[in-house]
Amino acid sequence: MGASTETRPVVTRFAPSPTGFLHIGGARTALFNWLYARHMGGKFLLRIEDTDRARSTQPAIEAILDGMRWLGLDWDGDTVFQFARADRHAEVANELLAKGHAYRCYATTEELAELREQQRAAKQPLRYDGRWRDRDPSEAPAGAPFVIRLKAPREGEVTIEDRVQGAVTVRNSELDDMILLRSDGTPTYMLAVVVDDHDMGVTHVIRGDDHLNNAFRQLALIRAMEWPEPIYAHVPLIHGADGAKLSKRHGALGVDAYRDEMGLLPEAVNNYLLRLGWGHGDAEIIDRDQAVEWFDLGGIGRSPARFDMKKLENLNGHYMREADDTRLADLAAPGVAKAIDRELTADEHALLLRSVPFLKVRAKDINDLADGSLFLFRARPLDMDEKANALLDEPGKAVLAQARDALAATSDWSAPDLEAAIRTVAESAGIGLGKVAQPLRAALTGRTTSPGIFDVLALLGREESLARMDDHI
RNA sequence: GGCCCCAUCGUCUAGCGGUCUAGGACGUCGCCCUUUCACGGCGAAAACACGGGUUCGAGUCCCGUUGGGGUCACCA
Repeated sequence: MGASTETRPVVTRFAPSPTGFLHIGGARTALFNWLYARHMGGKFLLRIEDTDRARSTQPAIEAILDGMRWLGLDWDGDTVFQFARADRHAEVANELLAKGHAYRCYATTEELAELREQQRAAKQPLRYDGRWRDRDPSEAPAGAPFVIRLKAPREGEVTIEDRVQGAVTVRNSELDDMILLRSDGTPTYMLAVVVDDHDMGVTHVIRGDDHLNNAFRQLALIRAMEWPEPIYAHVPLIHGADGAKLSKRHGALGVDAYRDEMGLLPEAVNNYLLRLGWGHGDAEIIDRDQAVEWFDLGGIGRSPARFDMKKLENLNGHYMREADDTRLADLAAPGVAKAIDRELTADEHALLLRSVPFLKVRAKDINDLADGSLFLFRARPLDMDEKANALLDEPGKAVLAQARDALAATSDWSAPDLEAAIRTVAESAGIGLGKVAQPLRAALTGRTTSPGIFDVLALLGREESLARMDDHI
């Protein structure tokens, strides 16, 4: 079993159920599967577990695929839709029935609820008692609905050599006979995953450790079918900053929110997710190629990790600085357009692009970048924020006037010339450069923080710069 | 509650019996650089949950306690 699986080409899969967006935990599971497949030169498959017809939606499917593409987690082959394979699932259930590894159970939902209630009251473990396990089919109520249950072993124990959790053993007496086929003939998740993983040739099942308990039941099914056993790797779940299970409050948002609302870069999200629960020595900044080269299951930690937005932001800032200017300008443009309530002209877009080198070093995300560029596109007279206004008091205006004249006299409106002119103003007035630069910055941008003042001047151009200064003199 | 898993700075982690007076990163706090904000540089505070073992020697192995987490559906 283990040996033969070990030597087969690696096939991993990501199998989300389309009942909502691709959340951050799912994204990490997908990333680990992708990374392991690429590292091993194997295949990474995608299967949509849409057997729950009531909760599965098309928008959710779109959101998941969209999120995967954004993160660059390309999958091999066609996307498999589980619901379309219902007939095959039923076929396996019936095969199990024929072989005596499964049986029909006629217990009603109410009957089962009552059983659970009794067990709860008696402080007994909650599980199906196997009341139809050994009954003769002739005792079945004619025409009554039934489910098909797996006839799981009741004696002994099962040990899974999990690549993350290590050896985990559970007694078979702890497990009950799970339902394979519902009374309406549709397959349950337990049956569907096992059949699909087998048919798709999945060799490594890497998933959240909320599935660890399921692995034992699934193994019973695999053994009943005498199929090769996959290698399991159950990854600890991601927790919120407060240590509780990640919920909507913490950041279990769709990855689209990380992109659209937080303005993060996919390479930063990938790097962060990789380091969350996985490490390679002291390495922190790990790009895609490096990750593929280094990734291993053994490096995954066994304890749940807390989600830390601050670290993600820091990482994003790093990737912002490294990112291509054209790409950043394109990403920031929509946000700028929204803020100024109109589309950017071609010239303005070019201006935005020219400003990116100065803006990106001080932006931790795309929102910061867009926000920082706004002064370039706002109409005169500029709205001034409080601190900027305070800089333009009488003394400030006097300095601004001197600066204006010195600037107006420059022959070449370039950063070096502009700097020389302003430094001369400061020196002749016997004041520090900051005393000149700050009022100037206020007049030019309406704020107290911005890229270097000479770069701002150069970006704005002679006419616009002088006009903005004149607005305050 | 039964079963399963986990436990190093606030957070993510390095550590796979001796090189640990426990390393890195984020965050925090100083200082430097400096026209602002960032970036960058330097430095500081900050952890092996507790108790027993095993061993010449334990953060590293074993047991227990405590504390977290997961799971117990005709959901996935």
